[in-house]
Amino acid sequence: MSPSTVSRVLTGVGYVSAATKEKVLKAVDELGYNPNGVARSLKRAKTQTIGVIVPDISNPYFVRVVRSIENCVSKSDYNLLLCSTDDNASKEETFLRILRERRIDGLIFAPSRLELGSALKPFLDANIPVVLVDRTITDVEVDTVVEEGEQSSYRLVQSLIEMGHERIAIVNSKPYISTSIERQRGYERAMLDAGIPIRPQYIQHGRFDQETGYLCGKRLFTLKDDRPTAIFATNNSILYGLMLAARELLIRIPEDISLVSFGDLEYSELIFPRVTAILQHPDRVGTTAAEVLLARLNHTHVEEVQKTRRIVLPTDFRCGTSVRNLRD
Amino acid sequence: MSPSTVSRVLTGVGYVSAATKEKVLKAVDELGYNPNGVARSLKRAKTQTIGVIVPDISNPYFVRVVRSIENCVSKSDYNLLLCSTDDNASKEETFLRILRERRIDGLIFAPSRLELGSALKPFLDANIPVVLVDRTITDVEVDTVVEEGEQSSYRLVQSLIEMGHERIAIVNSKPYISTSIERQRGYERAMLDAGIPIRPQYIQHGRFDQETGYLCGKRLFTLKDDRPTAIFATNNSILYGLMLAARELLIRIPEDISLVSFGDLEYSELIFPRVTAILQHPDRVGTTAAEVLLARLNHTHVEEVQKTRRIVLPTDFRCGTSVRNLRD
DNA sequence: CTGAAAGCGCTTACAG
DNA sequence: CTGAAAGCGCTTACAG
Repeated sequence: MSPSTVSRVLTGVGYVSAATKEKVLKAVDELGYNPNGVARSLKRAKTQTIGVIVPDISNPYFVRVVRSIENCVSKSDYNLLLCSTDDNASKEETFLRILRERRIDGLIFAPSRLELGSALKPFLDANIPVVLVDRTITDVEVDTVVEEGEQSSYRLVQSLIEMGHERIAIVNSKPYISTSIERQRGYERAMLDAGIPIRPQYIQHGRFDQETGYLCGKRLFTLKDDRPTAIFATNNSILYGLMLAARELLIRIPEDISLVSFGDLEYSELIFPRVTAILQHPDRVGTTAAEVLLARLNHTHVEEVQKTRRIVLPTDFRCGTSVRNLRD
Repeated sequence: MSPSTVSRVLTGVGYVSAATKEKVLKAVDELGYNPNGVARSLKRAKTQTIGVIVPDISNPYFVRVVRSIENCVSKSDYNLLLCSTDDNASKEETFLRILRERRIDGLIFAPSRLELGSALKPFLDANIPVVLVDRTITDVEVDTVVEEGEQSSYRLVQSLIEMGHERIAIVNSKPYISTSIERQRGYERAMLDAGIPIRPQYIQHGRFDQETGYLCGKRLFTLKDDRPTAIFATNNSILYGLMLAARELLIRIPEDISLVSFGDLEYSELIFPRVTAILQHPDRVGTTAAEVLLARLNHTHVEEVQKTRRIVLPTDFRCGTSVRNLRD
């Protein structure tokens, strides 16, 4: 029996008589033959692999993004090669290089900075579809699925202002991450529109992690003269850190200080107080990104090259009990 | 310039003159050459890939297991191919087959049932190291890293009994998952040792998920005659579901019913009441499993074949405020 | 319907 | 120190 025949049986492509087919399958079963997918990938120039690069797979937000990507692409026989960058540019570059070498068929990527330079070039040159999630970049045109950030933040801060807050602090990540920038902009614009001056000491920058929330929280909570009456946490991890700091310093929310956040905590139903927050939809982000990518993957043959898509998903506003009404 | 020379420069193996080396590197840079890892994998019969199969990547426990595996193996240049089975046996088999075809170098796997039959055979026949995490199997000898289950559960239930509880229910997963079995055994032995009869209606089986906790919670909370005074949640998701059900039915913990659990909720510092629980150490589980796997991967050449390792990591007991003392 | 042949892009002894 | 050749295990036109 020739390799060609076996291949035809196993791939189901080409003519094979029922008799040989059966013989082949029997032999496969008896010998415990298992086809070599690496050789197949080399020949077909397709690996059935999608690379996923996120800042941190242990952040519940990205967990859900990744999970919905997996659900989506596994139906089309793709597997996920997963990488966490910790928002570290050099790790990020390494992963991009490795994934390119591994000849992934597509990439879903939450970039750590607004300008990637040539980091994505190998993929674009090789015509490998890339979809950015959660965060965008400015120097390359590429499909993107993000959640609305500036207007949502504006609304969130506005809700504080409406309750009479003026001393509003913000704890944010780096000024070169798109989500960080947009949320900052929403904050600043809301303050500006209300004619409230922004005090430099109220603007805290760190990382999108719990430690930043904790440390900045301690700093803000213990300001001598002009302690803020409210704090805007720009993501779930920062919010968590802030709440830990508040708990430790016996600062009550909202009695002593008000809190709002972009993105919600896991298990928020069990956490008191319910934080007034912008609700994100990581499942939708992941699913949409996967769909955009699959569409590209299925249309590479056809010369129907689609335009770059930039999808901005809407968020929701949830009014909680973490904001004190200063106008009472 | 021959491919052999280029290869020698890029892999750093073999003799190359400094001059040609430089020329090669320059050309690589200018042409944007990116080596094909698939071809390399085929030739070397090594893919630098570790397959990870868990029931659910969105469960915080497995999130942390996976993250620590990634941290560990990425230092040795391995990438992770990630799969969620939803504890579905057929998905599990498919993933095992796919990962075998993809020629992963090693597998870290939380099996969905105690007896896998021949599902792992292709890996063992091909001498590909497999490490089980969190859960064990009975029909194949293979490296395993789990957390102590029976004695921990015994202690947990005992702590209820010491507070005067006798009507103790358990909400558990399937009787063919090793963790489920062990936790059940701990429960039953604690009851037996205390001479407390086990009532069938107090033993609820579902899945290790939030829905099971929620539905069984509702069922137990609304029992007419003999509502339990305490419930043992056998994992974090079940605990979460139980707490949601309690919240919905306005059942106070511990005033109306006591709660203990195997494994803790994320953000438990912010959740009231603090649940008396067995604390697990997913980071340790992931790291240990990765180390065991890496040890195997590094010793395949040497004929120093190690014995199968079965590592049982200790848990911790945390006394919370979710148990009412009936002896007061 | 089946098989021989070429080739995917590397690596690795081997010869020079 | 460098290059020619073989081969990893498939798939895919092509010939028969």
